[in-house]
Amino acid sequence: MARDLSHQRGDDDHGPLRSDARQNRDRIVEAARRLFAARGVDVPVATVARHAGVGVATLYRRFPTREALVEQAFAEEFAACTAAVRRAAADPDPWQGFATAVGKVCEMQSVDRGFGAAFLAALPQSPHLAQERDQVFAVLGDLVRRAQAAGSLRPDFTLDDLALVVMANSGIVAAAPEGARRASRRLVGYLLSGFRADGLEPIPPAAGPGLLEELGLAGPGVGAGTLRRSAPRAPRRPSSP
Amino acid sequence: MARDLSHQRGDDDHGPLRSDARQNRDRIVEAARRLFAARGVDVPVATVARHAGVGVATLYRRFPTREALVEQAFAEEFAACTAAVRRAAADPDPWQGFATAVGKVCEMQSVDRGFGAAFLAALPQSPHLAQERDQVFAVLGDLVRRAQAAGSLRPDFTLDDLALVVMANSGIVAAAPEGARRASRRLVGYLLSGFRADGLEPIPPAAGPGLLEELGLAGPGVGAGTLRRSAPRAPRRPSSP
DNA sequence: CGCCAACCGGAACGCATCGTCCACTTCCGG
DNA sequence: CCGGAAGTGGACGATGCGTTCCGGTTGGCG
Repeated sequence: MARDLSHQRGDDDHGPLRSDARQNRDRIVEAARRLFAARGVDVPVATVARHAGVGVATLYRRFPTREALVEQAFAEEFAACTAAVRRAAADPDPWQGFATAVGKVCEMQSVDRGFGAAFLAALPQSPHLAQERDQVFAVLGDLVRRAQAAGSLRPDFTLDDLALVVMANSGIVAAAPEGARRASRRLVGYLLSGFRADGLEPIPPAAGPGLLEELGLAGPGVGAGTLRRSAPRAPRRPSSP
Repeated sequence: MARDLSHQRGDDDHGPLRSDARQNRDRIVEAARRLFAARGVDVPVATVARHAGVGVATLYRRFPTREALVEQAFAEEFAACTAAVRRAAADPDPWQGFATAVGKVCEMQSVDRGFGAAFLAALPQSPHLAQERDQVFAVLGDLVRRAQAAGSLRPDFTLDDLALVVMANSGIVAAAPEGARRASRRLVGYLLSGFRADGLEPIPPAAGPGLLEELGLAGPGVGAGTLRRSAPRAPRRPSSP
C-alpha cells in the first residue's frame, strides 16, 4: 500500500536523478496536485510549470505526456482511496462498510476536482492507475456481495451501479465545485437510501451491455463474474475527427 | 405555449429576411440541434456551419454569439420540457406526478446531450431560456409541496435536491453518452426510491447557502417558499468526519 | 429585364495550448 | 578545480478554435 513512487523515473530509466532534477520533479508533481485539485485536470501544462517555478521543457522531459503527469499527481491519492475502501470493507457490518466506502470515494471526488476525472477517464494509457481503480472496484464488489447476502443491500444492485454513483457524483462536482462536498454528501445519502434492500420502489433493470466495460472501466482484476464480455475498447475523448 | 420563434430575427430587426437567408437560418438551427444533441453544446461553430451547408460568416451574421444559437436550438425542446412537466403535474397523485416529471426531465437530458448543459449552464445571458427553466422549477416546486403534504415525499426534500438530480444525471450523460438513457433511468429509479417518505436512511442536511442560487439558477419566478428555508434537521449517521 | 442592396462563402487574422528544439547553465566525479 | 553530461528555460512551429473582412453572387422590386 502506497509504496513511495517518487524515487522512480517517470520514463525509461537512465540512472538516478541529479539532486536538482529530483527537487524540480517533486515541485512539479506538487504543483500539479494542487492545480488539478483546484481547477481540474485540464489546466494547461504551462501553468503547472509556472507554478512549479520551472520551464516547460523540464516538465516535458520528466513527464513526456500529460497523462504521465496526471498519473504521478494522483498516485498518492489513489492509494489513499484504495486504503480507505479496504478499511471500510473490514467493517463487520457489510452494509455499514458499503455505505462508508461509497461515501469515502465520493468525498474524495468532491474535495479534489481532478480525482473524479482521473477515476472515470480511466487514463487507459496508465496501467498503474487503472489497476488501482480496478482494485477499488473489486473490493467494493466483494462488499456488495456480502451486503446482499446479509440482506441489507437490494439484490438487484450491480457493480455497474457503483459506476453510476461515481458518474453521478462527478456531475455534482462538475456543476457546483464550491458546494460539491455538501451536495455530494446529500446525493450519496439519497442513493444509499435507495440502495437498501427494503426500498419499495422497483427500478429499471441494470444496463445490459455493461456500463463499466463500455467506459473501459473493466480491468483484469475486477470481481470475476459480474463483468467481462466484450474486449475493452478505447473510449473516445471529445475531439473532432 | 411554444410560440414559433423561427420568424423572428436573431439580432436587431432590419425587416424580414430574404427567402434564401431565411432558409439558411433554418438549416443552421436544424444542424445545431442535431449536433448539440449528439455531441454536446461544445461543438465548434465551424462544424455547425459545415453541417448546415453554409459558411461561417452566414452563421455569425444570424447568431452573433454562440449563446444566441444555443437559445434558438433549444427553445423548442425547452418548451416541450415545460409542457411535459406541466402535464405530469396534472396527475391526481402528486407522487406519481413528481416521479413522472423528474423522470421526464432526466430522460430529455440523456437523449439530448446538450439539453442538460443548456439547462444547467443557465445561459444567464438568455432570459428566455432562463425563464422557461424557472417555470419548470416552479411547477416542480409545487409538485414537491403537494407530494410532501400527501405524505409520499420525504419532508426534508427541497428544491435544491432537484438541482442535485439534474446535476447527477448530467454526470451520467457526460460520462456515458451511449448508455446514458438506460443508466439515467436506473439512477432516477434509485433516487426516487430514496426520495420516498418511508425511506429509512436519514441523509445529510440540504445545502445551506442554497445550491440553486449558488449556481445562478434561482430566477425571479421560482417558488418562493421552498427555496430559502434550510431543511429540518436530520441526524447524521456516525460515518465520515 | 436590369439594378442594387442584402446575402453568401471562404480566406484571413487572433489567440491559446501542445509539444519540440537549442543555446546556455549547473552538478559532480576524478 | 575542471570537463562534460545531465539539466534548464524560453523561443518556436503546429494545431484547433473563434471572429472578422472582403470580393463575388443572387433574390426581388421597379
